[in-house]
Amino acid sequence: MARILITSALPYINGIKHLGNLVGSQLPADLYARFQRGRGNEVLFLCATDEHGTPAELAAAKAGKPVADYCAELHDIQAGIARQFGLSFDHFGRSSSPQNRDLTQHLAAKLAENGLIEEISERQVYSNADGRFLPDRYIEGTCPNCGYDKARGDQCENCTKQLDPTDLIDPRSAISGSTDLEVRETKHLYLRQSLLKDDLDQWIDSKKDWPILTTSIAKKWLHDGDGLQDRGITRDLDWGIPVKKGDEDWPGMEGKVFYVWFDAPIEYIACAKEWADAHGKPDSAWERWWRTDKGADDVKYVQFMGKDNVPFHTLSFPATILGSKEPWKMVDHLKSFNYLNYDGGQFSTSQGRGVFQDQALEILSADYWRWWLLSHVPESSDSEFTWENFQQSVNKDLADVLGNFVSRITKFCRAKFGEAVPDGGEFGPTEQAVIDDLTTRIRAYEGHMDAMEVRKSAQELRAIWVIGNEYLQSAAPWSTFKTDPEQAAAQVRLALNLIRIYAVLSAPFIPDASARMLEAMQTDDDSWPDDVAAAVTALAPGHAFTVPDVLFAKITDEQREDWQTRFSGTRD
RNA sequence: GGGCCUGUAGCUCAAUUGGUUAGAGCAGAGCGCUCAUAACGCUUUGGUUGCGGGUUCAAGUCCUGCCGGGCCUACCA
Repeated sequence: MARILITSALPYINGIKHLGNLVGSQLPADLYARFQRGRGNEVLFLCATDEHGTPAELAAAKAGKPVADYCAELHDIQAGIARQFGLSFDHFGRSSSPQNRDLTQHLAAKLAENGLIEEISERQVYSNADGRFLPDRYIEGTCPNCGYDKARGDQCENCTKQLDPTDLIDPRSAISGSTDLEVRETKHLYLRQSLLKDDLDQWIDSKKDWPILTTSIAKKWLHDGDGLQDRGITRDLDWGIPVKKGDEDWPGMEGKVFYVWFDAPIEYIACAKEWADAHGKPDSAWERWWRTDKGADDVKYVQFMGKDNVPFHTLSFPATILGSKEPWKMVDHLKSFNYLNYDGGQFSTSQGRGVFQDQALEILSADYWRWWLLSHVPESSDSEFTWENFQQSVNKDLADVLGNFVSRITKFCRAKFGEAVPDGGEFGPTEQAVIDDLTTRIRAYEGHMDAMEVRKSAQELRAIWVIGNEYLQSAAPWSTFKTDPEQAAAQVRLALNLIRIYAVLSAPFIPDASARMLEAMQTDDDSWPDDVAAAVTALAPGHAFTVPDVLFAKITDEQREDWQTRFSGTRD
């Protein structure tokens, strides 16, 4: 039995996420986790909220709440939504956890011990009115290049010129609008990842099967200009993990916190400890997933994320791990995704554009979204959500091909034989052909799922559903029943068994419907169809079942138009 | 500006890494079936692979130049 560690990129805490956030990391990670569990492998699937940083502080301030309270509240909301989407995390942690604080401080101490931390004094913009240092992009002003009056301190969005905040004419705080700004001297810790450039380069080179999107971004950062740059890993903020060297104070760093991108990936590890602690397990329980000296040697570690996260996962975090010189597990496969667009533009949290996760669940249950999003996941390039496409795909695939199959065969059986798997007759060449066809496709499905080829997996699964309808059409039990009821019984028996098989195979995509199918068939047997010939006889003659309610109601034109209108504007 | 990705049927995507006649699903057309959520099955229309050059026995695939879409560019995360 293989052991697979799976992490999804951590959703940021500052609000409810839209569908784009879901499709780019959590949902495919869940698909993979469910599949691997279904195959009988041991899985630890972790995710958490990413809670530190300036945007969290600002969002809390806007909500009029202490930042810790705000984060706790939003964490619970996000956890609830994740549960409703069926995201099967073994633990959904928090980057603000004590476990992460301890580990982050510990790793910083190790990095310092190994000569990989440098203290650098720099000058940053301080806003007296806001009482805080301002990150570059929170300073607005007039672009010295093009005259655009809403240029940000890092870059002018109008002329794309990269800027330094001090370049701006009439700079002001993007938070309060205050012009009472000054440049102050402040000291920060830098991670000297440039010293690890060659190690990282070799490590990336050894990953031949990673998506080109992943490696090309990493390579760019490694080789662009002067190569990999050192990175500041501390900030002048109140909210975050206090800068300490392990348990000890870090002289000169009082009142500062670690940079959110330093502690967020460390939460992947700390989250495993949160999981163990929450279940009263000893440290060895999580260390066997993360410490190669404590049993994690044979673990396969897979990360899922959107493309914007790639540099931190291919460079910064590995630099932290390598630099600690401790035997932490490194990622084996890094699956990255492009973006999902909404009806001709981008989903945007800040602009409130698109469909948000809570709204999505208000109008339809998780399986509809899971199926569409996964079968259209932006794997090779950005993809686009449109209501027409959503309606068409969902109606055709889920309602017509799968749902109607379940409906037609259970109802036919009930009418002709009653609500139990009928006895009599034998499988012939037609049935053998179905078994062969299924075997070929199931093996292909497994291959695509193992390779995390999400779209291809969805296509293959759909083709597997189609086999059921093809079989009924060619076997035509409604005809054979008139002349040879025994033969019809065998045909129905096979078709009813397909429902159980479909439930098992489809569970990673549509877990709710899958559970309802098993429930209707009144079976707990969710064993994977390794041997298809055996699997089509799992439900034996006499086994009682019930006709389920419609698995997937169709989306009507009226609904689609209604939603189209409702979600055409923005949300505040 | 620099780097990377991308452009294939009306739509969403494939194409075993240079190898027969570029394939699926949806949408369209026709036929069949009547168990079923007016569902299902079969057949079928539809392509100058963004455009122009080049390399090769052979190019959707490699090179080059244009055109379009997108991402990243290190202090948002």
